[in-house]
Formats: sequence, C-alpha cells, structure tokens
Amino acid sequence: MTDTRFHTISELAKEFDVTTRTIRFYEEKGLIHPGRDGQRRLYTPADRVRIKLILRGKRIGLTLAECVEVIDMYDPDHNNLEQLHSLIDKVAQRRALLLQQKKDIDDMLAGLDEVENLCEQALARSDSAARSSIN
Amino acid sequence: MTDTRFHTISELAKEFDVTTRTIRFYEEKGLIHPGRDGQRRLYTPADRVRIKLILRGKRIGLTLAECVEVIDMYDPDHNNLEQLHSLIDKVAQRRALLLQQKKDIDDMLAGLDEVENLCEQALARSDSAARSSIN
DNA sequence: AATTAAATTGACGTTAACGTAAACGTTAAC
DNA sequence: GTTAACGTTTACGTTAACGTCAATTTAATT
Repeated sequence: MTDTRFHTISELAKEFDVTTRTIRFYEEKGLIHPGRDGQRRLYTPADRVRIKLILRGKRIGLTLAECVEVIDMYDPDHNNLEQLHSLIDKVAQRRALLLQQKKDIDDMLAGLDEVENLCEQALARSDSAARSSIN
Repeated sequence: MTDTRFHTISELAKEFDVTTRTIRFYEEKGLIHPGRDGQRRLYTPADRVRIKLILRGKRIGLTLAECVEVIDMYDPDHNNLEQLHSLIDKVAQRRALLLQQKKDIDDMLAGLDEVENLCEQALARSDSAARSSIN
C-alpha cells in the first residue's frame, strides 16, 4: 500500500493545472506550509485543500492576500472576543463584496443573452438572404 | 440650460470613485475615445457607459483586455458570418467562466455562513460564561 | 555506473494597472 | 491681475503574481 496521505508538488501542479513555481510561490508568501522529506516538499490533504481554496479565490478575482483573509476565517482564534467580533465584521464585508460580484455576473450574463439573440437574428437574416439568392 | 450631454473627467472620476489618471489610462489603452473641447476631454453618455462596463468587469476579476472583449460583444460586426459564429463561441465561453465564478461565489458564501455560525456559537458560549461569572 | 527525470534554491525578468511627480496651459473668482 | 482649481502631457516608479533561466541535488532506471 503506497501512502496516499501525501502529494508531491508535481501531482498537485497537474491536478490544479498550475506550475510548480506557482505552488512554491504560495509557500514563499506563507500561504501554505508543506512538510519535507529531506529536501522535497510533501503536501498533506490539508495543504491540498488550501491550494484549492486559493485557486477558487483567484477565480473570482481575489488577490492572494485576500484569499488568505478568507481562508483564515475558517480557522479563527476562538479565544478572543474582539477577534470574533472583527471576524464577524469581515464576514459581512466579504459577503457584501461577493453579492455585488454575483450581481455583476448576472448583469453580464443578461448582456450575453442579448448579444446571443442579436447574433441569431443576424444569422437568420443572412440565412433567408442565402435562400433567396438560390432562386 | 447647461448641456448635460457631456461629462468632465473629474465628474466621472468622482461618480465612479476612480482617479482621473485611471480614466486617462483607459484612453491610452484604447478602451474609450472621448471627444475634445480644445485640449480638454469631453465624455459622452456612451463613454460613461463604457467606463461603467469596464469597472463592472474589473469587479469580477476581468483584465482590461477581457473587459474590452466583453464590451465589444455588444457592438459586433454584423456583416461577417465568420465573426458572428466566433462571437457566439466567445459568448458561450464567457458564459461558462461566469457560471463557474457564480459557483465559486456561492461556495464561498456557504463557507462564510459556516464561519458566522461558528462565531455565534463561540459568542453564545462566552455569554453564558460571563453570566455564570456574575453569580 | 551512467543516464535520465524530477526537485530545489536563487536570481533576475515581465506584465498589468495604475501611482506619482514635474511642468505647463486655461479659466473662474476675487 | 493674480491666485486657486482644474486639466494636460511626459515620464519614471511600483506592486502583484508569477515566468524563466541556471546551477545543484536526489531518486529512479537501465
């Protein structure tokens, strides 16, 4: 039985379709902390999840710093009341940003619908033009 | 009656909460083409809309180049069949990206819900701890 | 043992999207 | 008529997020 609890850097790079440089860069910036087997990096499932969350954040336009912010919300300091309150505030702010983004996306999707309709109409017109040119 | 059909650069900068440098930069990059009154730039409502679309695109993480791509979809070359088909393809691709982003956002929102619940539970616990410390 | 494939560190390069500063023109107000 | 307030061009600076070598080390294969 091979130990499937760890991943190599190239496995993860392939899985997430990023370069190994990218993954090492995330470590440079302190976003992940893989262990080592001698010199080589070993990534736990937890590391894998963090990378997944980072890339999800990036897909919606977060900076790496913002990704960390969001990810850190999952692992808060439960001992400090002040921090809990500021965390709640951050959650609210982030939620507002995300809802704005959803609206932006819906607006764009609606725009794309229109564009598509215009295309279809234009195609329909050129279709009938083609048919009449046969006669 | 003052002519309200045009806007100055600072009006737009204030409205959209960007710097004038930003607006001039978009012109440098060919995203907008304001007219001139002598040396001064004059922005039409159409220019204003383009800026609005650019900023909407940016909010969901598009690059300026991608913003242009999307905006150009609204103003296609209706004369060319090939271009119409490639436009339809682009619309489909963009739609897929946007739907992925919506999913990412929904996932994050769900995550934030969880975090918020954890916060509330932690607060509830410290509340009861505080109450019992009164007795 | 020698080759090959994968990983590592270090360093410099690159692109996008503006920021910032300098130096100058214009016009509205006092 | 001069001081603000606003606008313009030119140009160099900056930050984030990697890319791209180069030089080595380690591991696996033949």
